[in-house]
Amino acid sequence: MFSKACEYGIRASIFIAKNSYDGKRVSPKKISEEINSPQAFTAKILQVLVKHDIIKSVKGAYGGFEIDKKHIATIKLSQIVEAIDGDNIYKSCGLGLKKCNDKHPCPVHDKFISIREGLKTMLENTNLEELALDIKTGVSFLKT
Amino acid sequence: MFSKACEYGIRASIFIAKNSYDGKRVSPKKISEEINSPQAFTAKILQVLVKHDIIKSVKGAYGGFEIDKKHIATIKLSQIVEAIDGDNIYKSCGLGLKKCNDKHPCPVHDKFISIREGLKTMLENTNLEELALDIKTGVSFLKT
DNA sequence: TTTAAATAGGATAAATTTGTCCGAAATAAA
DNA sequence: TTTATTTCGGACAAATTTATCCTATTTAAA
Ligand code: FES
Ligand code: FES
Repeated sequence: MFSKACEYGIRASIFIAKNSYDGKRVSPKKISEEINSPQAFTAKILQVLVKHDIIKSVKGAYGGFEIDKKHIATIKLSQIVEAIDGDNIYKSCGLGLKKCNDKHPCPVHDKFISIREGLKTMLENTNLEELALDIKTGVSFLKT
Repeated sequence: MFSKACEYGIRASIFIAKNSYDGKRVSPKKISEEINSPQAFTAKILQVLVKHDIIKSVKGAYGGFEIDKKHIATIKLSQIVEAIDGDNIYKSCGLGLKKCNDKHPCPVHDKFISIREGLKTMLENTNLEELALDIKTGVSFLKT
């Protein structure tokens, strides 16, 4: 469904959000340990999220990654997915035709569109706050 | 969503089904032309579908690929996807955790499950006959 | 039986995604 | 100002997916 990069990016964002509530910055090392992902690769993905203003990085000693507390509830899953995987998942044809087009549909167009819209709606209506909160309360998990 | 291999496999199956209604066998060359896919790669995928008894191949002169007419309406999209991409799309965690598990859910588990089940249901309730018919009547298309 | 036409299958190559390594740049504290 | 710590960024490497090529095998017709 999503690329590995995107999976790591979402899990990392949730972990950063959780720690930001506690006023803690986190390093790529800590992040990759806690979400069980390859460290250097995860660091690359964090840079993408920084470029897209989804997370904030602070360089130098005592630095790390964080998210403005006030910002957390406004970040939607769809923003993270789009930053990393682009908008293919929202726009591309389920059977790989060059364009997904009402006027020139593939055989599964109608049925696929409804699944795709469901996914889109879900991602657009899910924000980092609720996800981070579930981690905090032990309702859900970021690894194994 | 699906791999390229799977996209080609579905499009090829639909094209074979359409021709089988007309009593025509088709070659990998013809198939790849009509669905706009790389020929040799498509041929490989056809072999997988043959191994899974989804399509039938006839070797030698006047051979080609076909599907028993009576069989066409019974072949579900889910079978093709599972033959080529496996059951990952039905079973794996949206955030890449090793196992998707009610007792140890990732933060998007509940929301993701409902999307995934929707997709599964769609694939299980779509058969080759309806798709091939839409191609025959010009309602939908297999390329560009 | 020979021949032509077709799928089967292995080896290999190209492209993309995933992942690693290391030095440069930035920053806070000593 | 120096030093220790940290992110940034480029080059590189490994793994996977996508794609090609060539030969073997099968089969029907001549
Ligand atoms: S054309 Fe294939 S999903 Fe729209
Ligand atoms: S555990 Fe992630 S989708 Fe079920």
